[in-house]
Amino acid sequence: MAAKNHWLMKTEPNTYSIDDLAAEKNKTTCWDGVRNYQARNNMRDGMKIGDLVLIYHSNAKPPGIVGVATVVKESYVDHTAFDKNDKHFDPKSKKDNPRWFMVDIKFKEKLKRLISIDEVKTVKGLEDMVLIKNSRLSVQPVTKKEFDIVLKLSEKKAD
DNA sequence: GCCAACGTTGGC
DNA sequence: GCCAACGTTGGC
Repeated sequence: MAAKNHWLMKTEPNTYSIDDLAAEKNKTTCWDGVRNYQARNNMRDGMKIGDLVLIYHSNAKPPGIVGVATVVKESYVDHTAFDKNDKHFDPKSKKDNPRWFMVDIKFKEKLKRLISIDEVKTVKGLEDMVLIKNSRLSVQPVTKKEFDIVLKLSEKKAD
């Protein structure tokens, strides 16, 4: 079996938090509403079942990494793009040529403590995270090394 | 609520 | 295919 890939997905806890994910039936949700090509490509072309996903809370106090999920369904058409009444409706996505895709992810665990973006910036080995380099990308790759550092950090007390 | 950074759109 | 205008993201 191929090695797992690692990712980071952002969400605004005001809209959808890690606790909302944990409260879902089967602790699973479809990650709809992504309307950015690079983020879409990561989901559509990169994400495989079993991949591990860091969940990041943006526009939070403080913003930071809060938990881990796993990919349980590989990419399929994001039907919310076809729904005129949906917040994420996109008239340019056609049913015979869909533009947007999503995956399903399942809650795995909450970190013992939040790893704030401030901390990410200061920790050695995390300075190249896409989170810091391209702060606007909502679905982004994370290296195994970075992933492991984050998990390890969450086991330790903050300074 | 501000605004910098960045992605997208559309006129040319 | 350039690039100015515009919209969105997201930290602060």
